[in-house]
Amino acid sequence: MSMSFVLLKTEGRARRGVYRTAHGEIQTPVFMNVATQAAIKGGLSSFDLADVGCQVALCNTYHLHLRPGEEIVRALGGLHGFMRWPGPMLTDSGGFQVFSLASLRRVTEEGVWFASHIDGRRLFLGPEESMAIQASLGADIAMAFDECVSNPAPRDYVEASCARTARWLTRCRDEWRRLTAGDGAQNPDQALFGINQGGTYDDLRVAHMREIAALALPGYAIGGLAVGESTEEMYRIISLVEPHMPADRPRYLMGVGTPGNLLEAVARGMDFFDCVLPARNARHGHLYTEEGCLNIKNEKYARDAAPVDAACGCPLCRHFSRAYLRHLFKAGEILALRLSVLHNLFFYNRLMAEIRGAIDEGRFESLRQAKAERLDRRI
RNA sequence: GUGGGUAUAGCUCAGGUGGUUAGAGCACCAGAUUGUGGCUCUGGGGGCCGUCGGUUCAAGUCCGAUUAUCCACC
Repeated sequence: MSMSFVLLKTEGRARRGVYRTAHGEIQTPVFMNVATQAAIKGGLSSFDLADVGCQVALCNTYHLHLRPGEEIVRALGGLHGFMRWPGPMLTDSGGFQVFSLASLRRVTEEGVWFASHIDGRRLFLGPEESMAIQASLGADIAMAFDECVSNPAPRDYVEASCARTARWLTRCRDEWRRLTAGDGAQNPDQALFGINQGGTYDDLRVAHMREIAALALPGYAIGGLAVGESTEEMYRIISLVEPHMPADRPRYLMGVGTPGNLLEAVARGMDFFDCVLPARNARHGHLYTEEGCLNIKNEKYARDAAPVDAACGCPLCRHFSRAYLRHLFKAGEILALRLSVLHNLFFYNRLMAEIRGAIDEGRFESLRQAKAERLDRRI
């Protein structure tokens, strides 16, 4: 297996590492840029991803299975060839859609029946199906098929769901081995990451983490967070689970979060992140700056000649004023979305680079203290 | 010039037979958004109901005049 994770340095629980894939090295901690349908929403292509400092692109199994279908993606060279992104990639398994499309699915022991959100067609996604689709998509990292449980949820439900997700993980592992082993293997270099669940129940979280750690997978994720619980509760669960995650494997906190969340989660031993927030916020006119998050649509920016963030080197901030960007939003121009998404992703990727530099130099804690609260402020 | 229609929020319009603080959509202003069903969702400000007069306990609503505007015909 060409996959490997090397821990370079630690500061407290914060970790600086490098994860090697067949498509290049990932310097961690890392933010993965979300391209659910093999495109960044807001009109960005893979070429733009390079410009915003992206290391890893993330796509979605459920969405690409429905459209265009994994066989088409495979015939065109897998996701790397299809969307022309040469760097490392990860696919999410469809487990999050068990949560986000809750009204359109039914969970069984075998897997999940969905009604397609596009045309209502029934489709089945279980551990084997998800792994097979992800093998065809050909990302460097495949995620286990799990059930992302909503919050709050009764303990009985979470306990049963958690046990089922653990059984599904064994099936994912078996199918992954089959798909990556032998001469005819479709994608011998694809890694599988397991996902911890357990809602907000401490004992379930820890027991589940210990159980799945025994499978010795290439990486592990914490899932089911940032789905309704408080920020404090999220931090508490990360700190609770982290000591039970293998130290020599990457830890991926799924779906998180704000810039402040990233700093706090790195401080709690997390290495990989992804989140739709920077892209979604950008599309809604919320732009991150060193002073906090601003809403460019606010009237106070109508005559503001300054860039969104004077300290930023992104294409938006290098060339355009706040007044111009506000105008583009008010006028409904597509360019507003594109420039804003470029900015926010640039901001996130640069923040991660700053975090890596700080850990390298043993000053991460002071960076966290200086920025965690400030970056999440609304200005 | 004659006949007819229309005047209600910034815009386009709803407001049976008169009856509490006149509504909607868009626009405007502001919040929300965490492994992306969504340029989405939630909230807010804003109107001497063209003007003047009359009828009535009570008029956006009925009557008259007037002004503006549109249409048709001379």
